[in-house]
Amino acid sequence: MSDPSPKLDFIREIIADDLATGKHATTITRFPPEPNGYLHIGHAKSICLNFGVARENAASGAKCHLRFDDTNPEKEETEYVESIKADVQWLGFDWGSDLYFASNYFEFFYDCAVHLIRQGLAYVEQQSAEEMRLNRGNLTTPGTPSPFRDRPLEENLELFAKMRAGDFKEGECVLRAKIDLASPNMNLRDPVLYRIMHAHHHNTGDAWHIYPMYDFAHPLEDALEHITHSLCTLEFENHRPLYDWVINHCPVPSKPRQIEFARLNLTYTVMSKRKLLQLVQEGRVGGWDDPRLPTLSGMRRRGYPPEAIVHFCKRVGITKFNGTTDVALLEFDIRDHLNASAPRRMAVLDPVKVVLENWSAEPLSHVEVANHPQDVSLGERRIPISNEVWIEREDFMEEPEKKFFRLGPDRYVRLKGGHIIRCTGFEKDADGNISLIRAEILPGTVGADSPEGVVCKAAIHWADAATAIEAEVRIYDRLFTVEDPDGVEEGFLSVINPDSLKVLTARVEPSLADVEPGFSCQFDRVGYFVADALDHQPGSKPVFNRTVALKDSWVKKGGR
RNA sequence: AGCCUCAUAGUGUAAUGGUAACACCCCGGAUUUUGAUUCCGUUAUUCUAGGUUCGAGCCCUAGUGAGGCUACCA
Repeated sequence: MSDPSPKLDFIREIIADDLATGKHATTITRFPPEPNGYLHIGHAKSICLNFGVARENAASGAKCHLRFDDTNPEKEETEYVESIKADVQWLGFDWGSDLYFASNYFEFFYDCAVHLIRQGLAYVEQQSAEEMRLNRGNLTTPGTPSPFRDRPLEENLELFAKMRAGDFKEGECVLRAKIDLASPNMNLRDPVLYRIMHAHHHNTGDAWHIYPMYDFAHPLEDALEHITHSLCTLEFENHRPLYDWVINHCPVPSKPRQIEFARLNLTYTVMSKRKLLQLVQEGRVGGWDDPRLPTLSGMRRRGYPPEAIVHFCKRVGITKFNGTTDVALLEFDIRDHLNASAPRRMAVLDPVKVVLENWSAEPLSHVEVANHPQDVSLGERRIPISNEVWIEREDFMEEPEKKFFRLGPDRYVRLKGGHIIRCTGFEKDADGNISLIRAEILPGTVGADSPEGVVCKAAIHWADAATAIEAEVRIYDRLFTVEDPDGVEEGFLSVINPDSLKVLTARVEPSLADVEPGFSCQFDRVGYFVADALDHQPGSKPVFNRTVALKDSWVKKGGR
């Protein structure tokens, strides 16, 4: 596995600079999700950046905080908090003792707001949301001042205290910063700092009736935690002036710097939390951990190795360019990791029976097969075999094409790990489908090259008919049929691929009967599979999810 | 329309102002008891126009294109 370029991205360069010049003795970053949904592959990029920077600068005492940005009680739940913690750990990162909740800073935020009021930099607004919108102006025309903008200081203090006490109904008033109604940056046109919400908060319960807005709370959270570099995505670029304004006008213990980078976009992948939530709520998928979802829990269940995801994030890099990465890049890293680590097993997904008519010529009770074609340290295993085996239907052609190397009438093929066999005949059912294949073994060909005059160019996988067990195998395809379902604003549900999940009953070798959930392996020429942790019922059929298909250009070329 | 940001093969990223490169994808070939892996090879790149400079992907100006901003979401 090749390591990504050792070259520093622009953010790491800034951090290295700040360390070199002594601006900071160390660096403290933070990963600040709002607990309003499950984490997805896009978050992985941010996690790898923030925790990665901390890990790389560990020598200077760098660290990365996990902070839940829970300032909006209407959308946040404890279930999400727990899933987020699990996902960060799954990726291999550790926040140590630095686990924080923005909601624990509510009192401090309140004090800062009072401070701003006393400085004449904030006022209680009593226009409606609609009026505020109208008076904010638009992209080209400045806003007009609120009639409450120059409310006396004492009155602001009194009103704000009442807001906190719960004396107002939701929407009745808000606290606004007094900045610049003519600013070309809309975020600076007296942004709202606090709104009234009589909602139950997952952490603070019913203690508060006012909740701070992101733009007010986030810089304060960072400053309070002595974050040196606050890394966020590009859409917050226009918020940086406001971020700095808050830092510069509130009594904070440190001055963090916000730096923006491009979020991850993947082809055929929905990253919008709103849309993922919709898919879950409408039952279009099995849940947040549905293996077709790009959530980290979905990928875990699908068998994506966390190391491969981390490697992918490094390879994609950090820039300010807003592009769309081909999922093929991700899938390559998954295959790359699995190819090296996954043991091989045999499974037949679409079975047709082969009767070995001269089995008595050299009968075997089992064969020895390597668990990995390159890595001998993974050892071998014994697989039972007898005179009847299942092979893949596509491994036989009644009238073989020019580039078809497998079985056909009077042709030779090797049963992987076993004999070379020759097809001596076949039977069809009423529908004209092959129902049985007859063949003979070539004695002396186990573990040996093909004899003179025998053309055997392929080895196929098989399952012993006498001992094979049945397993449920789930083949996942892309959930969406267009490259950018996120771009399909209103009709994104219409591009769901109805064939995104196929469930098959496969015949697999007995060693797969009792594997641990999470066990991943490669089924020869079919792809990588993982034993499902959720649907794995002891004593019943094992369930395997296909992680990713093998790279099979020959199939695309019409090779079968 | 105003402001902010960005622009390098099909995709994602590199390149102290000094020969434009790496990975993925695609295609071709060799090896292979997985049509996988591995190995070798092919195609293809600096948005446009000016300027500074001995020399510009990099610096400057303009244009074009893309993304973001007019939430009591984050």
